[in-house]
Amino acid sequence: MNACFDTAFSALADPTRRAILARLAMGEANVTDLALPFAMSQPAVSHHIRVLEQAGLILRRVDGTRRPCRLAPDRLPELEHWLAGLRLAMATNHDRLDRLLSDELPPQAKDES
Amino acid sequence: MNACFDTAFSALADPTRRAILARLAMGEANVTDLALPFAMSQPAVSHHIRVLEQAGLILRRVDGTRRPCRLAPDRLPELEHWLAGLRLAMATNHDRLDRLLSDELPPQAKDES
DNA sequence: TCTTTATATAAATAATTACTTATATAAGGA
DNA sequence: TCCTTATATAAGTAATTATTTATATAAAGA
Repeated sequence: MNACFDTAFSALADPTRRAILARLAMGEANVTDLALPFAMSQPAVSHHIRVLEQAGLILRRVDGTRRPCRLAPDRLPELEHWLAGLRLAMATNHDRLDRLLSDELPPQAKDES
Repeated sequence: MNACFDTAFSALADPTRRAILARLAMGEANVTDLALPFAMSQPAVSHHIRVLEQAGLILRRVDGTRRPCRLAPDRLPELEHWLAGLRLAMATNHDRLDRLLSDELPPQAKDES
């Protein structure tokens, strides 16, 4: 259930894989296209692509000998949502603390802490 | 420059560390508090905390022998922003492709591909 | 059919990571 | 001062990861 965050964040932790995702954000591309910008062997790129696929970040289809990749639509929003939840909870608590310590409250409210 | 995403996403890839962040979203906590829920040695938790700190996800202060931790305010929005950029580019390109292939366009527009 | 292109798989290796237990440091309280 | 609490550091180890080269598969085109 929660394990998809493990693989997704782990996949995002690698700069080569983030570059691959950035390329795919511009549109579909096959393995050879994706490998071109990198000083890295083809099997290494194929491996990165597999990691991204297993993380649910990309999808592939079959086109003859090609395996065109594209971004998967669902995973990125899930990750964003998780980060946003954390950020909002943090902001809420900071606000609460700020109000608690703030001069804008009457003195007896501050003494309740 | 881009390396902060490496360490931040890598830090987020571990479920123990995400649980620590979720706890810190509720407010400041010291190392012993954070270690309590986990069936894990104290040095292991200290290590996770250090990883989170080096990733810029948390901040610490000194309070006697305690080292209270809290969420760092800046890193989470940066990560969200990166993910959102990818998601928006993907959506833009999907829209473009959809329009290109759509019956809503006049036939000669489709033939231009 | 033969050759080329696109990609995957396998085997080997080096580097990194997540733990453990044991021990050190350093502040707090009796 | 002595004991306890809070945390860090060190050493050791098992598991995982990123990479390479070599080779396999399978479709495309001549």
